Amino acid sequence: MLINELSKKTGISAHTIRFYEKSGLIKGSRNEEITSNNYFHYDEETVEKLEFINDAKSVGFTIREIGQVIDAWYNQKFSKKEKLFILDAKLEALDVKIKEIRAMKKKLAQFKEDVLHNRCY
Amino acid sequence: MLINELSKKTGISAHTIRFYEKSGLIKGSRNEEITSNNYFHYDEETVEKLEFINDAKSVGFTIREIGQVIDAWYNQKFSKKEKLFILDAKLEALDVKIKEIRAMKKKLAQFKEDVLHNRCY
DNA sequence: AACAACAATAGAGTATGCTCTATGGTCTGC
DNA sequence: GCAGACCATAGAGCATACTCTATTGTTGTT
Repeated sequence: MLINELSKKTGISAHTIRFYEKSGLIKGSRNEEITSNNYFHYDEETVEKLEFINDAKSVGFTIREIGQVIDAWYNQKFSKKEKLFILDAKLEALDVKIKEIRAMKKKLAQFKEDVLHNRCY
Repeated sequence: MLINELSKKTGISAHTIRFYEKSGLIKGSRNEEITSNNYFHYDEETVEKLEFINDAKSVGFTIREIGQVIDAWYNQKFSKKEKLFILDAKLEALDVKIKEIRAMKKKLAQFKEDVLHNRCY
């Protein structure tokens, strides 16, 4: 599919898709048979990747980190050991983040209590 | 205390503290008795606020959001009802975030399985 | 008085992650 | 064959959150 279809399928603008492509997160391919244009073609895997990018952004991963994780899965760039290392690091980071969020929830709940009992400044 | 002491106590640079002040997150006070300078003075509450700011940044809150929460607690700007509304909204956002992180953990664990069993592309 | 250390303000610069504009070429249907 | 939709690239612009520089003034020590 071409970029417009990919955009519609994922809800991500063509601009942003091109930005991700330039950032190395995804990769369109050119059709060798067609010489009249240099349009990029994308497959279903790219759709998956873009969905993953959206989810990964939501949990606070940077573009660079997302690129790493994508490479750890879709790419031959890393050895098995390296791949596992990357994924474990991300899993650990997420555990830390959950703990931080829990602590923040406690703090906000305390704030709420204080507001309810007029203990604010 | 003056900005340098505040900086040392919190580990946040004076530059960044001034940035937070300009952003409305904290507020130093000028000593009326001293007319020779216009140095800002900070109290322990500001130390607490800065620590909160750091924690809140970690869980992904923006400066604007952090300002809201601080106002919801330390300020007369909002009514009790408004304060509770703000705090509840943030608590809900954190619950959503935890769910997103759990989903991402699952996905990464699946990636790991795939790597372990050589099911990568 | 000299001089380092610290203060304030204004504003420039940086990194990240988009978002948009400009330009020019291509494709499709009437 | 031509309008209108679509594609590519380069690069400008924007929002967020700092981070640093420049300048000028103050404080404290010797």
